[in-house]
Formats: sequence, structure tokens, C-alpha cells
Amino acid sequence: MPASMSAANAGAALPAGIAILGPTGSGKSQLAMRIAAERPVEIISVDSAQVYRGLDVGTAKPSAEERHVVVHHLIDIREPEQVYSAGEFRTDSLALIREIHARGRVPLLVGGTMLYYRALFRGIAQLPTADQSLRTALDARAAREGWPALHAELAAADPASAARIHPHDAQRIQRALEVLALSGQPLGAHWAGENADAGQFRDWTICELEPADRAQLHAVLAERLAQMLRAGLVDEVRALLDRGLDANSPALRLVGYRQLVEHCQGLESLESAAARALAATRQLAKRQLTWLRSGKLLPYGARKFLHCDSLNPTQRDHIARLLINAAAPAC
RNA sequence: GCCCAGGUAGCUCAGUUGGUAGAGCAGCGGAUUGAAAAUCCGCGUGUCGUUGGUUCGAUUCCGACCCUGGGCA
Repeated sequence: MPASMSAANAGAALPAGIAILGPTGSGKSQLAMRIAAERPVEIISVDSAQVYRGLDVGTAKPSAEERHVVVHHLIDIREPEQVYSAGEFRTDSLALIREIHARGRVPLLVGGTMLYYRALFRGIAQLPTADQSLRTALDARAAREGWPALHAELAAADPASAARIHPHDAQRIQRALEVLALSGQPLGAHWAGENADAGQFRDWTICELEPADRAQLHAVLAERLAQMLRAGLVDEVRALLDRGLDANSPALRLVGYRQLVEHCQGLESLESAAARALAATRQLAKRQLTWLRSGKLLPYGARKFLHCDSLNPTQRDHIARLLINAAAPAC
């Protein structure tokens, strides 16, 4: 590497690792298990849904046997009543990457929560964490005055954020007001320096799985949902409701769970709820593909990028061999 | 067989007193900084069942036929 490379722009590199990203149903987990069968890896789940205990069937969580074969991190680390966040993921995964390396193993990131990848690969601003009582108060005001009124208030205090955030985007309006109230500064003021760790992932292999044929992906998703229903997804939702979990909690707003809650409450037939759950799954996959196409979450300076239509068996086998090679432990 | 209702977007339907049509859902594209499997934005994709007639012009009016649902036999 040329000595002229800016030291300020290239912090200490992380130990080498592999990241597999792709939409739901693209075969990330199977690929990871193939690598794990041949290399001393530990998997770090990059999945905002698999963090929850008790959400197993509907999140396609790795089975007990799979978790016995290879250590999976960041799975079952929260109760369904709790929240997890992109910022926490960044902290947790960076620590795990170093720990795994210290054990002489290779970190293998696998998942489809693209904001988490972005937070890890490109950094995230130091921001105040969520304040539930403040959010409750803002929700109450919004119920009376409407979110556009709160957006107007944001426009007065933080015009830059208001310009970026649509007046109907309740969640982002709320967050911007929250940051303003807790820090006294607009959101954008916190952003400087978020990319300070460019080059940190220079020794990593980043693999994107992108099904070329949308109809084929949709067929996979339909079959997967049918399997989940046979495996007891409805019972899983019912159990969460029976333990008193609020139907508006983050865990029950997840794809599949949200739609089946309405069925369990007697508001909708199973057939209809399942059809909506499948549509929500397709929409999720589409949003994940939008993230991938944007390229906005990939690390700066990584040397090895792989791309593959994982629903194509030939390409899948090829990429598996490349990744197994990449996962050879460092000498 | 007769009577009634209906046939318009992938689905459910609205509409056009005759000037080739629009909602919801689905779908497609995009945004995305501690809820992200979340939240939000944009885009109508059509032999208006078929066929003949009337008309400058028919998805709309008239006839016949086909199909679906309900009723009577």
C-alpha cells in the first residue's frame, strides 16, 4: 500500500471477515452453513427480528442443530417487550468481530437488516438514545394535532431535517424532535465524523446475494411462508399475545406477525391474513433490494466484493467455493 | 328452459346523461442515522365479456350470443 495513503482516512483495519447480505429468501443462511461446515467461523446475525426470544418460526431463526454446529451471535438477545437498535448493533458487532478473531476464528456476518450493515460499515452518528416517555408524549400530541403540525414545529427549530423529512413520516419527525429535545441540537449537527472509520473493512469479503428473477424469489417466499404456517407460526403469535405482549410492540409489528395478530384477534380469516403476510414479505424483499442497489451501505475501501444470483444453483456453488477460500484462517 | 343480477386493471369494485376510464389492495421504482421485518414518497399497468346495429363517434344505447351468481321450474 502506498505510503501516501492518508492515515487520517484509514484507521486501523479490522481483522478479516466475511459479510453476506441479501433479501429474505435469498439463501444467506444456507450459504453461511456451507462455509461453517468447512471453516472455523462464528456467525454474527445481522437481523433485527432474530434478536427476539420467542420469535423463532416467523423469523426463520437457525435451528438448535445449526446453532450447535456453529456459534451464532446476536440471536435471542432481547425479550419481545424490549427494543434493539442500529447503534447497539454497531457496538455489539464490532466487539464480537474482535473477540472472534482473538479466538482464532473468522467472523461471518449474515443477514438482511440493511440499516444495521450501514451502521457497521459506514458508521452512525453519536446520538441520544430513544426516550420512551418523550415518544409517548409526542404520540399524544400527534393524536391531537396531527404529525404535519409537529413537522411544522420541527421546521422552525431544525429546518434542514424538516426539509428532508416528509410531513407524513411520523417516525422520523418524532426522532428529529426527540434528538432536538434531548441534545438541544438539530440532527444534522451530530452527523459530522460518522464515516471516520473508512478503510476499516479493507480486508473483508463482502458478498451480495441478489436474485435476478423476481418471480422466482416470490415463489420461494410463498413456499417459505407455507412452511412457517405448517411449523406453527400461528401458535407462536398466539403465545406472544397470551403472554400479554402489546400488539403494537416492535416484535409484533414484524412481517408475518403483524398480519397474523389480526387473525388471532378474530378480525380476519387465516387465508386472508396469510395472503397479506406474503405480500408484506415481498415488499420487505423489495426494500432490501433497493438498499443493495443503492450501494449506500457498503464499506469504503473493502477490496473484495462478490455478487451472485443465489437462486441459480451454478452461481450459488461458485460463490460458496469463493467464500470458503476467503474464510481460510489468517496465517 | 324461463326470470333477475352481474361481466371494467393481477384482485375487489366505482364510473362514463355517448367524446376510449379511476379508487383501494397487489405490483414496480425510490428514500432510509438508536423502532429499519420499522416508517415514508412516487408510478395506473386496461380489446371496459364477444359480436352485430344505431351514431361523426359506442366501454356507455339497442339486439343476439357467451360466461358467472341467485331465483323459478
